Amino acid sequence: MPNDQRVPEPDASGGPVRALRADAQRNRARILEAAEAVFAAKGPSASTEEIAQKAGVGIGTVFRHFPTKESLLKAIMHAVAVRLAEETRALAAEGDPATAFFTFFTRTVEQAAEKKTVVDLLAQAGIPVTVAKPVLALREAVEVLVGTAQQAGAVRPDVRVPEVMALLIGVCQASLHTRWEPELRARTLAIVFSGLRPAAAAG
Amino acid sequence: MPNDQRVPEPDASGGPVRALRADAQRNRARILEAAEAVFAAKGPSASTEEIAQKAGVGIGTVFRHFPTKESLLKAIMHAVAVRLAEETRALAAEGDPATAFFTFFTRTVEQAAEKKTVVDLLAQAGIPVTVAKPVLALREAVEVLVGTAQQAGAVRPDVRVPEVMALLIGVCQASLHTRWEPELRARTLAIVFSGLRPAAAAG
DNA sequence: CTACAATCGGAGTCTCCACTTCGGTTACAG
DNA sequence: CTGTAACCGAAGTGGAGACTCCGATTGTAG
Repeated sequence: MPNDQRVPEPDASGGPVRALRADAQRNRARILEAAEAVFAAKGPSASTEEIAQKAGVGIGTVFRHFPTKESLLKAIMHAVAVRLAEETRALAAEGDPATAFFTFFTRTVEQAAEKKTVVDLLAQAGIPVTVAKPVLALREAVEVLVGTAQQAGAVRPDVRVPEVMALLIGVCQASLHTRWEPELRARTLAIVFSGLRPAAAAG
Repeated sequence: MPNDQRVPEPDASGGPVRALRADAQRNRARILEAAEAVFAAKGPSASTEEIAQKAGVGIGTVFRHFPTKESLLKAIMHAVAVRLAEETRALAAEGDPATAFFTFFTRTVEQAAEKKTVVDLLAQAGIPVTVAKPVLALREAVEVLVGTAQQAGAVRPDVRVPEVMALLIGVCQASLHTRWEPELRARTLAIVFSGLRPAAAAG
């Protein structure tokens, strides 16, 4: 049992029920950091022991903070989703909407090429059933990005968000599986972008 | 030891060293059939026991015929690659080269949507290091298909085979991960195809 | 400083799965 | 029909990994 039950509503409002001891906070942060790196490199199948070792703690400590490997993974995915959603919103807010969209697409693929967590996250975002808040936020940010790019005439008006997500997931996964050289990535993206742009600007 | 060592060159020339007993042949065929189905449905991580059960034999029998799970998987992948390569060649031989290419692309994605083995195979085919004969044959068939489609003016001349493979793998993997409705698949393919076609025909 | 409760850590448990072993069974030659 | 080599199959082995337990340790309130 990670937290005792002396206080009601274990973690509803946002913070820990009772401030963690200083060393516990430190360890929790180390674990999260290590897990993010390991999951990014090896995917969800990475062993908990490897994470514990990289964090410099015992395996028992990991399971004290996160009762399940899956709960740890979920925490990481949550963080990644929040960061991606923020980046996306920032991109939508600044400058030319036309380039914002294509920059987003390119950047995401670049990130995915080295972080399996990003790919897995996008795969979740592609499934309409998902309810997790940060994933939804990411989807909404993408919707805005696509919408404004369409209004600016940079993306065909008949393209819908699901197709964009599908293409994004596809290119990300392909770039992860086959270790792409940067040039192949650029050439492939060029083809996809050409398909997304209105016919007049497709050449 | 699957075969005794009385005869030289265990399996160099192509057939079994000594004809298998009738029941052994029957079981071998059942195992291959079951493995193809199970691997297609659950991917390479499916357990050997499940395959044995589906084939109606004991697990020992599976390991007699295929000393390793990986060797069984390799046999299946080999078969899938041969079939795909044949289909591709047949498509290249018949009719209009323009539609042949796009038909190939569409069909492959449709297959991949329900068979994980196809996706894994394509991922292998996308890595230039691969040396396995049937995979190479598949790649060559695709090269022919792309080349003739380009000569017919149906595909941009500056597109290269690696990009096509990358796109194919990407769309296949995306369609496997997110369970696509047929319409989403069609719309996504339309975007990719539009990017592959010359600008004049892109609209 | 001291007491004690929170925390640590790693040995131990449990489950799953690839692979092996070997006594029982069966196809097939003679 | 009969002997036997080939074959079958299920219990057994070993290892990996998720998760637990509990004595040792340590932060911190008073």
